[in-house]
Amino acid sequence: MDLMRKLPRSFYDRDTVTVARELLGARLVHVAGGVERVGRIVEVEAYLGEQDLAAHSSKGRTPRTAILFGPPGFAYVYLIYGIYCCMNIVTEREGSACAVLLRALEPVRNVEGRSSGPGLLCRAMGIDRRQNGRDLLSDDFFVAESSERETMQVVSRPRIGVDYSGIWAGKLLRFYIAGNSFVSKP
DNA sequence: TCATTGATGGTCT
DNA sequence: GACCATCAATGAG
Repeated sequence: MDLMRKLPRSFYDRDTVTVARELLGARLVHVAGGVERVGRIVEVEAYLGEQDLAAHSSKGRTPRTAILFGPPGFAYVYLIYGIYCCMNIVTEREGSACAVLLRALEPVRNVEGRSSGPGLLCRAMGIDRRQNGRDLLSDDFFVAESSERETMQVVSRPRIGVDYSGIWAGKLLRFYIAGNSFVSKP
């Protein structure tokens, strides 16, 4: 059985791009209803705080975005288009309002349906707004180091769905594992 | 194969 | 009332 070594708070309390890249290959674990779901993270996006016009935190602190302004290692889960949820992990020191969006997983255990794309990922992992604000150092909700040391190539691309954000739309803040078939389509 | 659109609801102005 | 860090279905070519 895989060794599930939980990533510590200090992992998230670092530069957001570094955290984003190092999350690739790690495993998201969510235990709910007696079912342990595990997925390997293969695609992420970095959101760089209030200065980043593509980030929700660029509008300032609101009831919805409060969790982004809190300490690292917590989940920011929000409803999008009335149908789907998207999950982020807060990074850097409290108040920096940075986060990493999880965009795609490769199913490892008990992941049903598709998990390529942030909305589908949450659905497949049983994640919804009830997880907003939850600590990712919980026993039933955490990220574990990849069990084997793997050599992978990381591709950098512009983020998806943020065309409105001017110069920030073109920045290479989307990262995925080269050649992985579970990376989202567009 | 590509472009367009509908579903659906919370959040902010 | 407008806007969404989405996805699937539709229809034209």
